[in-house]
Amino acid sequence: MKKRLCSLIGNSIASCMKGDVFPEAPLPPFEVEPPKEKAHGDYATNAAMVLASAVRKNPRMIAGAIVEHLEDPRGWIEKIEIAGPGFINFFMKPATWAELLLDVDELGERYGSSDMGQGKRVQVEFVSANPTGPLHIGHGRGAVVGDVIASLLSATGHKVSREYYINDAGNQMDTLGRSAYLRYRELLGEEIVYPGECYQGSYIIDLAREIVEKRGTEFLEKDEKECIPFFRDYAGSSILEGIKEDLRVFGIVFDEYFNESELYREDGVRKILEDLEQKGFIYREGPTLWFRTTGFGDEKDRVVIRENGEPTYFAADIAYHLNKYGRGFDRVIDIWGADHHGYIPRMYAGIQALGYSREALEVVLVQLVNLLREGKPVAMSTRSGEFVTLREVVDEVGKDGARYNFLMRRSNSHLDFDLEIAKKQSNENPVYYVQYGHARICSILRTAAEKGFPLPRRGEVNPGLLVLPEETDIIRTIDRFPELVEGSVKALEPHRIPFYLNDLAAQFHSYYNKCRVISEDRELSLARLFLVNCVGLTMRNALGILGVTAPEKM
RNA sequence: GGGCGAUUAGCUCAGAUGGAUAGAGCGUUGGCCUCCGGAGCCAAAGGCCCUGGGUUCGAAUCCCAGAUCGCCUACCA
Repeated sequence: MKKRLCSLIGNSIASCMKGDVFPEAPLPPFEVEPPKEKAHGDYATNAAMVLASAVRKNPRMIAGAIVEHLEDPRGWIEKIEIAGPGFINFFMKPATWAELLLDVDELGERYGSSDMGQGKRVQVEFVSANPTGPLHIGHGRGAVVGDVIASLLSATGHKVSREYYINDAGNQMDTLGRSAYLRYRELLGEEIVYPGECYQGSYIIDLAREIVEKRGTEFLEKDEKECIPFFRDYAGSSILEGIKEDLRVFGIVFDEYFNESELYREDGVRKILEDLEQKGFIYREGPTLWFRTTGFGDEKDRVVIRENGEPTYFAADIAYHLNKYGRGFDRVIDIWGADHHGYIPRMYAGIQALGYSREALEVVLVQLVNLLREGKPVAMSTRSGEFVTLREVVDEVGKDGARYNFLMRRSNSHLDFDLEIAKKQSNENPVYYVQYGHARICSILRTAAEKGFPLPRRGEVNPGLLVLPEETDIIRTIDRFPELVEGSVKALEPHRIPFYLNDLAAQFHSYYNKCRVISEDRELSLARLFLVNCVGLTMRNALGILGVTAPEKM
């Protein structure tokens, strides 16, 4: 609808300029938005006001001219008013709104999708937790945000790859191996002083027990150094498999798992550093190599090769991002925990030194999660290994509840996740409100079919009968869904979708309580069934983007 | 000390590129099916949008300063 109006207004302004009503001027961007106040019509534009300074005329006079020259060949508009400092308010005919449903119905599950991205290739990297322990609740939020951003991108015509980066090269993997090794010996009766820097979680003991069962005591006779690689690889791959399984249960499947160790093949990292050194971005200080990130606005330079000769994670990250661009992505999006925000400037510096623009990397920060139970914080400490795993949460509250709750806040703000509320099957839990609406719609359609009202098709329905204000309101909400998806993608803000769903569900529930869909009036019943089906369809599409199910019964 | 983010109803939070009288959920209070699903609906109460300046036709939104809170500030991973 908005697009239709924009073109009418644009044409009118053009004919005003040609007709010398006001001088030719470059058309500044103007808004056509639904005003908050209903008395101001379905849409309002500030076109006259933004034109005022350009053509040096009074905004109200310009508005008058625009209205006078506006042509409406299809008769969409009921009336137009000029208000306030120069707003033009448009009142559409109810039937104009209702006709939009025909398009919605025809698009079906494609409604809300677009080709905005024009097939651009986008990589979204998220989670990327080290395989040294199971995913915990904090990873869950980043996982869903990344997954839904990826879904939004693919709904808008991007070609998306979901990638998980595995830090499998650092010495924390050796620590993992050593942890399992020590627990192994402990299980076999040795007195062990378990070091604080080793992983504390009980899952290490479980892994050690598995190894005891499979391999017996064979490692007791060998030297620790000989044993570590086995324990490291066994624990690492076993934990990674667990992570993949937890993600799958959570509804997340990656296209690509990228191993950090690949970057080191054929001395890849070192070659990149040499190249950067030649270009003057890197300098030496004894055995240490420093990256001059301050040249790109970072607050201090960063080490890439440590005094002991080992590269830092930053060095690997530079190589990794170069690798990403080398794979031909048009856009690269990283989802990071907010505790990494200090890395942003140096990462920007890194890619700029590599010759890419700052815009080539988009970083979405996801704030940490406060896990609560009945309003009280759940104690968590990674050090002691006492954390609540993602799997536990998903098992307790369900995939839908967990995903929806993670998505209800802007990524950038802290999130309280209350286990008891997320588990409640009541109005306190927002996901049920929406799902219930969808189930209710399905129920109406079932009942209607039983009573001899099959879902009408295009051509069998007269949308002109949908003239109640409540009906037009719902159609308005349905109509803005595609813009909402686009806006959500542009801003990389998935939380807008749950808010939208809540609005849509509220309008539907209210309508349901006020008006009967199925009545004696066959024509009207068919029209309303058609409307209600469009609501359900929009809900399904929106929930689909969120990876939350749209149940037909609850 | 420096950097980043936050600050909007009792609580948790929305308010995209500045727009007309500030929004939702929860909680509180009071109502609503002989009926297509009451996991729902309706109504009421509840606000110095942290403070002070500035920018302009117009500011919760943009700029500057300050206050409070959180996070970051490793040759850790």
